[in-house]
Amino acid sequence: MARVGLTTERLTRAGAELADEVGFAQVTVSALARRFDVQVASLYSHVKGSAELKTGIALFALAELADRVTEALAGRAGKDALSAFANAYRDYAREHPGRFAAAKHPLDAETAAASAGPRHAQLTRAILRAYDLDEPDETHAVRLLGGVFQGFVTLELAGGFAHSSPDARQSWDWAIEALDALLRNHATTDGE
Amino acid sequence: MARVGLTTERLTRAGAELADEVGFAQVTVSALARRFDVQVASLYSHVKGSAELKTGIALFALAELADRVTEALAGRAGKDALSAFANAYRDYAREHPGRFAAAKHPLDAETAAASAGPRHAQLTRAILRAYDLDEPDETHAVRLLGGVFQGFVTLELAGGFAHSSPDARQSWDWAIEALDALLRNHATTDGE
DNA sequence: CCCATTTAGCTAAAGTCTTTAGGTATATGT
DNA sequence: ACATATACCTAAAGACTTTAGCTAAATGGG
Repeated sequence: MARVGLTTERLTRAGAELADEVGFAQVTVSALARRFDVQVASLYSHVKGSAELKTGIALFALAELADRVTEALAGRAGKDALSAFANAYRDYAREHPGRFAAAKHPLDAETAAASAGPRHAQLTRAILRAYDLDEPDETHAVRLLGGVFQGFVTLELAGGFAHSSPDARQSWDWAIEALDALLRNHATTDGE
Repeated sequence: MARVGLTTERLTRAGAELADEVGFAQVTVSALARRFDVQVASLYSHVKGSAELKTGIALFALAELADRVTEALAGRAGKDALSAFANAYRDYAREHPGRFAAAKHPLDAETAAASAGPRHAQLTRAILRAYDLDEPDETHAVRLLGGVFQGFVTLELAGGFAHSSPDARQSWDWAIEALDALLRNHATTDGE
């Protein structure tokens, strides 16, 4: 009966790895049990069920991504920071497609509020400080950037840009450049 | 044994409605059978299985969305067209969240090529013509717009902007305005 | 050190969904 | 009217989820 040492922590982590390998949608309590060479029902001592497992992975991915972005942002500002943020985001999605999918998993309001989601918004605001936008423009910009990063990378991963030139990387750099210009244009202008 | 008149067509359509009601992920052959008051196995004469049903719904949604956009675009150009496109897209997602989710369902390369996906790209290019961008800038812009629309609306539907002001609509209008300015700035400049 | 308690992981079982195989009754056309 | 095609059925096997109750391994106090 040799104990394997299951914990909620380890299961969530292994679930994230499994997601990267087979896709977030294919993450299943059964598959996870197989991975630990343990009976399915045994997992139910550590995880309430399939739904909780998935939101656990989502929270993990959200936090990990926020950490990555935080690290990438250290000591940078302005366009340099914007570019670092964007690339950290895209790189994470490409390295960990399953976790990235997990990060998009819908959370109920309460869980979302306690997640790293708000931290993502704060990180974006930190970048925008350099562009000196008035409210509510800064909020609009937070949402625009969130949308662009999320949407562009999702389309790229889905293969939407495959088989057509130029390659996605160039469009990504172009987009960052364009967003930087856009934000500079919208900086507070005293005259208006 | 009264025949109900199942067809692949009707099943896909009903699947799309079901998706809007319970979520695309919850669309299941069994649920669809219940909806028609028919034995589950009966559906297998019309649909190869769960996977095919879902890609069918995805193709349906993609085409329907392209139709909506086409209609919205009729007789418009420039910023007016950009705004009409964007709003048709967002309105569709809000009216039909399940179909919108379906439209994001990953398709294999061959299916994607035969889908309305390329039509979406063409529609975007039609709008961009007014902005007179050189290649490869136009392609970059197609991808940027695709990403923004997809990403922003996804975040909004997921509740990412809920419980915070200003409301999503205003950020959306602001984003369209900003993108219009961005594209005008990038128009071909003979001098460079 | 051993016994009591906790608990990690087990077996059993019921419910749902998917999918295949083969049967029956309803349309359709000659 | 009858033969053919087919729309929908029953039956059954396999996978995943979840609950209930059991057993044996760890842990700690006397």
